[in-house]
Amino acid sequence: MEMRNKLLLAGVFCLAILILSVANLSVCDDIYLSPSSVSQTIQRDHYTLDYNEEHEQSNWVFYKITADHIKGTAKRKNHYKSDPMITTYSSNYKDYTGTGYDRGHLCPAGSMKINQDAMDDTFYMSNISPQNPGFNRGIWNRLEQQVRRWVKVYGDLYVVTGPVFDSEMAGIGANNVSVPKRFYKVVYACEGKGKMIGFILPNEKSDQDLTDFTVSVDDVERVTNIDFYFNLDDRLEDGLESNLGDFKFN
DNA sequence: CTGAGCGCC
DNA sequence: GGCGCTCAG
Repeated sequence: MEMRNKLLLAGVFCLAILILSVANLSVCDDIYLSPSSVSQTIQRDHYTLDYNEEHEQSNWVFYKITADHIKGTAKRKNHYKSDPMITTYSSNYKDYTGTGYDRGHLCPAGSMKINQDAMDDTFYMSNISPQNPGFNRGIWNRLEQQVRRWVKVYGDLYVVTGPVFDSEMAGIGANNVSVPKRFYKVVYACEGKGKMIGFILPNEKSDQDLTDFTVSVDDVERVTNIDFYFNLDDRLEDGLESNLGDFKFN
């Protein structure tokens, strides 16, 4: 169990590097997460995810947001579908029907407007977690919109999002999809000297400010047992993961 | 596909 | 009202 949760996102970032190197690789793209021994990592054009079969949802989803990703004209079609690339089979649409939980995106559709395929790819059920409706449509949505605004201010962002798997989670649907009690998000702005920020939010409606839920990336690592090994070379020396950066909220 | 609701700016 | 997140039929 502990080993299972000991995800190394390195694989992800390595894959990301692979793709990005084909295009225009900058030093900012030289990032990696660590891989897991039991989960399955799936890479698509604009995001990479690591699927946890036990909980029937992803351990993490990693994606890069550029100005083009949020300025596109892709149309939201809401076509949720099982992920055929998950060899152990992903959750399916029906698992969530009638449960009272939203099919909540991890990599948000609204951040993948760069083209229609990119947005459609976010509707694989492997990118979905059970979320309290008030949470998904409320503070979780607010956070994603804040991240998009940050792109305009700080440039390209690297984001990792996922559920926190606590003990005694409820299960829904024929596939017994775990209902997370919390979700996390890690944001890395590479431009300039770089900065990072993390969030851990309870899976419930909240009227509180986003700033009430900010934590360091180190804190997220401790809670999730995921090593967010951003390969930052000397940037790491700055202890980016140990503080809250200086992101402006608006 | 349509109409509808929720949450928030 | 607008947008973005969804729901059910």
